[in-house]
Amino acid sequence: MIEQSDVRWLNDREQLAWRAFLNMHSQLTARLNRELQDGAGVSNSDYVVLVWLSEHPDGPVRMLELARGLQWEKSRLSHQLTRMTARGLIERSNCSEDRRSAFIVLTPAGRDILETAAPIHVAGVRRYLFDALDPSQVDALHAISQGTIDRLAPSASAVSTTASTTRP
Amino acid sequence: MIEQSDVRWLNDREQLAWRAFLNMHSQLTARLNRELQDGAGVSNSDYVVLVWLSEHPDGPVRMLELARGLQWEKSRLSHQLTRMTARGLIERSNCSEDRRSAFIVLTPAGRDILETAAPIHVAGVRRYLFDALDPSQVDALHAISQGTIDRLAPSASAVSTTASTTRP
DNA sequence: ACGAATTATGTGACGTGTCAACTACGATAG
DNA sequence: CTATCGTAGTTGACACGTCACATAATTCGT
Repeated sequence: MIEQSDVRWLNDREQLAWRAFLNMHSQLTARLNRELQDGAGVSNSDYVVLVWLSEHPDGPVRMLELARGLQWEKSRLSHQLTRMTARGLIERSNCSEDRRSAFIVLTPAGRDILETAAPIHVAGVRRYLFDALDPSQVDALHAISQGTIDRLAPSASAVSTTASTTRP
Repeated sequence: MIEQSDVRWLNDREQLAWRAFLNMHSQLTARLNRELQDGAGVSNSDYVVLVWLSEHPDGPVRMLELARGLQWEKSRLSHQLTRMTARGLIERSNCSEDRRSAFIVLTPAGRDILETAAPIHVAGVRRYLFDALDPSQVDALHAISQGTIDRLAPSASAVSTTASTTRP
């Protein structure tokens, strides 16, 4: 249907890899999300925020720190925190130094839920992904991913948008 | 923070690969989506549907075919098609054989937009991903992805949730 | 043929993500 | 000191996805 002559279309191998990659990601995250929701009552987004907060227990955390750490837009984070507050996972408190800012703190309930969720999450990541990969594939996945990240954001290096799966 | 003793946490390499993978996917799809939106006025979801329809020009397409082909839930597809109809990209018409069903057809406007969008899409996929990968990495990505898909859905084999990047 | 399952699709509510505009505070120049 | 500019965060509108349920047509057993 499409006939532009100067377009470098993907070859068959690239095409297969691309479609498999997209399929894999959507199916994997859907499954992990469902297991987290069924087993711990939280979404993936909730979980990521809970993990980040639990990894920074020293002093109160400000929104901008969180937004930068997760590489989320501030309005996305604001909406997410509003929902999490409504669910009792976190609380917002006023920041004394800068009255524009807000501190985010984990509630005990949030911490409990995180401790339920983390093993579920890592078990899924293992079962569906890493248990099937040999070490060279793990490194290949890392190299491909990191290279692409660098191409997309040549300047800054990302820290961690994602969920913790190591023991603290 | 989390101390369950029987959980097999990810080791450092796995952790790096996992976080990079998630970061890479979110940044890559966000960029492709924005380029598609800016350059052709359609979202990624719109684009995927347009591609699928253009690849099946023989006779009218029924919703279930589309849903199965894209591996989308029916209600997701229904909502998407409602939005695309409102934007004039597709039309629904009644199916004579089975009056419950609906035929989906591409409008001329939809076809035009697809022909604008496709080169933009493939250019992004090339620039950000495949131009940086050597053939062995392409195959590695395919193997890792397909293996994971098979683990997630051991019975059925996925066809194509995703967008066309080969010349028809 | 009749009523019960099954199938194809639609709808409404809600959670999630993006964009643009807004409020409120802080910092800085004059 | 005040005008202005930038910063921290919120809000509202809308697109997207999922879930559960609704509606309507076909199929199937008897």
